[in-house]
Amino acid sequence: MRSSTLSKATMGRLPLYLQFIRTVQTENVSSATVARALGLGEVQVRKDLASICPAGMPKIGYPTERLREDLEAVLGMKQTIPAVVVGAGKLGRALMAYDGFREYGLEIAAAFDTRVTDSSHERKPILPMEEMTGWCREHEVHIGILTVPAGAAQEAADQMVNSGITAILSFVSVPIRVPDTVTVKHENIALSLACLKIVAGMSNETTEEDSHGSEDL
Amino acid sequence: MRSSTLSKATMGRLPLYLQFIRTVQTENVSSATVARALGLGEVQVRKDLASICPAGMPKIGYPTERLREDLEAVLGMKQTIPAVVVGAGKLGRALMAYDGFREYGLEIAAAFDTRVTDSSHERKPILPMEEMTGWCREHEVHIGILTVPAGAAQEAADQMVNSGITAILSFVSVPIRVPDTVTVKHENIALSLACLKIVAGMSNETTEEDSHGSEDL
DNA sequence: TAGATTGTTAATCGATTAACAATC
DNA sequence: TAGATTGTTAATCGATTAACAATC
Repeated sequence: MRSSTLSKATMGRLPLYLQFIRTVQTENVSSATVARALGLGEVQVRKDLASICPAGMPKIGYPTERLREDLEAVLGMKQTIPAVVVGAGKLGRALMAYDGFREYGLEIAAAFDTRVTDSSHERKPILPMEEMTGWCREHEVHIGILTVPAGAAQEAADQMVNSGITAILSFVSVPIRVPDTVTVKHENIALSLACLKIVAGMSNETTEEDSHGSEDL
Repeated sequence: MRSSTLSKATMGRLPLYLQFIRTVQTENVSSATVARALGLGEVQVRKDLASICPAGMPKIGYPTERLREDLEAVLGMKQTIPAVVVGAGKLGRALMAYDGFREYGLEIAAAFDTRVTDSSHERKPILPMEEMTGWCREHEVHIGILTVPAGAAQEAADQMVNSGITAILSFVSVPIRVPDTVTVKHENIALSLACLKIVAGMSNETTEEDSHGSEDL
C-alpha cells in the first residue's frame, strides 16, 4: 500500500537522500538542511521524506538514524544480494574491484568470460562462460552486469537470461533484446559525457541568433 | 531560436535516437519504426524528431542519413573535443581504454594521478597531478572525468576547476562542491544497480498486502 | 485520388511548487 | 504561548498522449 504512493520521480531521489543522510552527524536533520545540501526544493524534500519516514517532528526535523534506516529499508539495502559481472575486460574487472556496491546492498560474487583469463590477482573468481548458468542457479544470482564487447552482447545477454538473471545493468552501447520478464538498464558512459558536453554548452549548437546571452541551464 | 524549443526531456532522448538511427540500413525510416525499436510512443518520437529534423516526409518517413546528421549536429558531435581522466585507478584506466567516446564526439586525451604510475602499457599518457593545470590550459581541455577515491575527490575537483575544466563527470560517490560555473554529473554505478534491484522487485520492499500480484513496472 | 505518414493543436497526466493548516 | 518545522491541499508547470489536419 505504502509503496504505491511513491512516484517514480521520488523513488529516483531516495538514494540521493540516503547518500547525504549518511554524512549527517547531528541527531536530527531538517528538510531545509537536506534541501540546501542537495540543491532541491524544501517542500519537495519534505514530501519525499514524509512518504517513507513517518518520524518527522515539527520544530525538530527527522531523527537522522531513523530516517537512514527507513531509507535503507525502502531501498532494500538491509540485506546484501549477489550480482555477477559478465565480461571480464578492463571495465568488468574494475567493477569487480569496486567496493562501493556493498553500501547499496549489493555484492559482486563472480565474473564470467568466454576467454579463460588469469584471475590470480583477483579476489573473486573469473569463470568460463559455460559455467555461468550452473553457477548462477546454484548461488541464486538474479542480477548481472554486462560488460562485453558490443558484438558479443546479445549472446551474452541470452545466456544471462538463461541463467535466471532478471535484472541487467548493461554497459554495452547497443540495445539488447530480452523477454519482458527481464529488466535492462543501459549505462552509457560515453552518452553521459556527451550530455555533459551539451549541458555545459561546449557543443557547436550555440547559435549566435540567441541574443539572450548564455542560457542559465 | 530552434534550440530553445528543445525540452530537457527531448534532449535526453536524442542520443537514444542517434544510437538507433546509426543501426538503420534502409534509406528512410518512419517514426513508427523508431518508436517500436526504442519502446517509445509514436507521437513522442515524431514530435522529438520534428524539432530537430525538418526533412520528415509524409508517406515516406525521415531520410536516415539526413536524420543522423541533424542529430549529430544538435548533439555537437561534428567535432571531437578532448577530455581528461583524473584518477588513474582501475576504473580510470578502463575508461581511458574505452573507445566508445569517439562516437559521441569525445576523446580521452590523457589521465592524471597523484602517484606516478606505470603508463608504458597505455596508449595515452598518465601524468602527475601537478602537471594537470598547465596541460589542460595548453590543450584547452574543459571536460574531465573524476575517478579518484572518495577521500581525494574534493581536492581533485578543486584542481580540475583550477585547470579550466567546466564539466565534470564524477564516479565518486560523495558530492563535491564546485563553483556555479561548473557542471557536475554524478555517475553512481552502485546506485544504478541498486535502482535496478528495486525496479526488478528484488528488494525486501515487496509487501504481501499488495494483492495485485506483481506490478507491471 | 487514396492511403500512409508527418506535424500540430488540444487534452490529459504527472510532478513540482505555493499556500496554509497542524503540531511539538 | 510563540516560533519553527512538518504535512497536506490546491495551483502551477511541464511533459505526454490523443485527436486531427496537412501533405506527399
